[in-house]
Amino acid sequence: MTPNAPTPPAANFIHQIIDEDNASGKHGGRVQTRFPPEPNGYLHIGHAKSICLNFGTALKYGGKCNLRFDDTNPVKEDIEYIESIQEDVRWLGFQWDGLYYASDYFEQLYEWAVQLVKKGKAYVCDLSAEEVSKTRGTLTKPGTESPYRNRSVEENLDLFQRMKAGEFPDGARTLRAKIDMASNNINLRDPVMYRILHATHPHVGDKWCIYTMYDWAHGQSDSIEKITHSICTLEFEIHRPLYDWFIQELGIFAPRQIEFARLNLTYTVMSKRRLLELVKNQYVHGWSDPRMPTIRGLRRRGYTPEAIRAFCERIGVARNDSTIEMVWLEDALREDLNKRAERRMAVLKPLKVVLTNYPDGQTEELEAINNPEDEKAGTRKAPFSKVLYIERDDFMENPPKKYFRLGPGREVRLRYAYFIKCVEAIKDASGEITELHCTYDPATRGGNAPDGRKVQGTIHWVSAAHAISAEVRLYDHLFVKPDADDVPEGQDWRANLNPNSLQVVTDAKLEPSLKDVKIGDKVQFERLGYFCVDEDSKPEALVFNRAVTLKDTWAKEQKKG
RNA sequence: UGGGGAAUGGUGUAACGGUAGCACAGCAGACUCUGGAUCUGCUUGUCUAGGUUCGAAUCCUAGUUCCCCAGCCA
Repeated sequence: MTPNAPTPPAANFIHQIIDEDNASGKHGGRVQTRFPPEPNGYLHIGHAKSICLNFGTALKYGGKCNLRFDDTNPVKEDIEYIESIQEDVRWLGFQWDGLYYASDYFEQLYEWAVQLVKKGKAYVCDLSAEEVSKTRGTLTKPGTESPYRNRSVEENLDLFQRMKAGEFPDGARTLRAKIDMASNNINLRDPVMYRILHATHPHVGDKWCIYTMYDWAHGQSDSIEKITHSICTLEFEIHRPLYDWFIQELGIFAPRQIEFARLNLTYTVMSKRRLLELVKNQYVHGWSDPRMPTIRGLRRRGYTPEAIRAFCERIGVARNDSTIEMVWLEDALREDLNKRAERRMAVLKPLKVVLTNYPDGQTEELEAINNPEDEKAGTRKAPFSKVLYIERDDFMENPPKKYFRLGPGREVRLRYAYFIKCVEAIKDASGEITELHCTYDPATRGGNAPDGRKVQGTIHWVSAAHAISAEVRLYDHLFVKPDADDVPEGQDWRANLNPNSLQVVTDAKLEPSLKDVKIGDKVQFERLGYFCVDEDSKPEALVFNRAVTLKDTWAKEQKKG
């Protein structure tokens, strides 16, 4: 299954800015973006929005997009994430132009820092973390200047060089930009540029013991890569003055930072912290649990890159905080799989049906269409015999008004097979229905009555003698409320975790044509939904994940009461 | 109560002083061998109050609500 080429995104306010820049000749029509993840976690659907935006923008303007790891904090980062991120970006269908690491620029960053020190725009500060915090002031009160703020250039140069040389322990000193302790923007109150961290870095090893802060790395990395439009999320807006300040003091290529609203989705959480907590506390089974909004979770669930891209396209890009309804994501998947997934019949909650007038021991092969949306998908044969399974939900002893399925004395169509009429429901001692006795009409073979009589319902079925068993995992929302934070006083978001987000059907009955499916295959179980073969699946023990249900107007009808 | 942002139907998103459009959801119907898909129609909106203007979602004034910032995180 090769992904189709990604399509460029629809116009948005960022593209308007680019159009204006191109019109004014600002970068000579050149467009360069980047996707800059920190390798400290797995990518999620929120990152997908950023990926589609950055890569899509480059695609739209014939520009370039780099993948750059913002790896400035070795204590949180790991090679595992560096690898998984590349995998996920590629899986989404994008190929970066340059693959870079902020840590590749550490030498250049150091030289530039020295340059700022020489200009009197940066100084080594001996204050502890607590002291820095205390002297920063508050939102309404200015901070106070560090007693080390006015050291001589020579002393600063010496100290900074010794910081780099590893002469001081973690936290002993920092290099700070000398800007304005009274600024209304707290980011400008002499922000820390370097801290001492004797830690092994996943990409550059033990070469460094001073590490750059985000603000001192990001803009300069953008500049080095000649990024024309540096797209990030809204919370960095307040950092923009600092971003611009560093660039200006250095007199280097000036990218433009543009912020957009990050993605929020109902019935899930998106922060790395919370996702990590779900994994650590085993609310889910790892980062690729199909209930997770991670790229790997979605992939395992059965999502396709095309569906995710279509979703990102549809939600748009703007500066308003927003929360997209989960059905948008689900709908994007349905739309994609409806065109592509072959149909099969599977019974999740089997109810035995005996066709009393069907010859014992007879089997026939009935032709079924693989995909009504795609003629090229062809047909297959499904075996039919005297004993079948149908879905328990497709029989009701006392059917309500709008129920079109089987009931005592009712006739329905077995998909691609025959009309059957229910004669009797057999019960056990406790009154539970154990099987149905039905008759079939031989004249309706294939599913149509020669006398033109119509039937209200068509249900799916599987021949008992030919069925194969499988485990099917049914997923529901991770949270019970659209907003995970919508909890009573004194409780937190975890109170909204859905205890029924996973239900396992251990003995579903599938039509035998499904026996050779491979991990990752996607199929529609007719009338039930789209399913994906899980990585736990083995040829002798198949496992399917329900990616998404089909729209179900009967379920909706029932809810109305 | 410092600074920076944002407010358009249920949810998103357009409009750039000139008919508030589109998508998803919802409702009603058509069609249907998936109560799927497809098709048709419909309901629902400019945060509030003033002002400028022939004309305001758009410009001005004042308010309201929400988000972000006080890591040696990104």
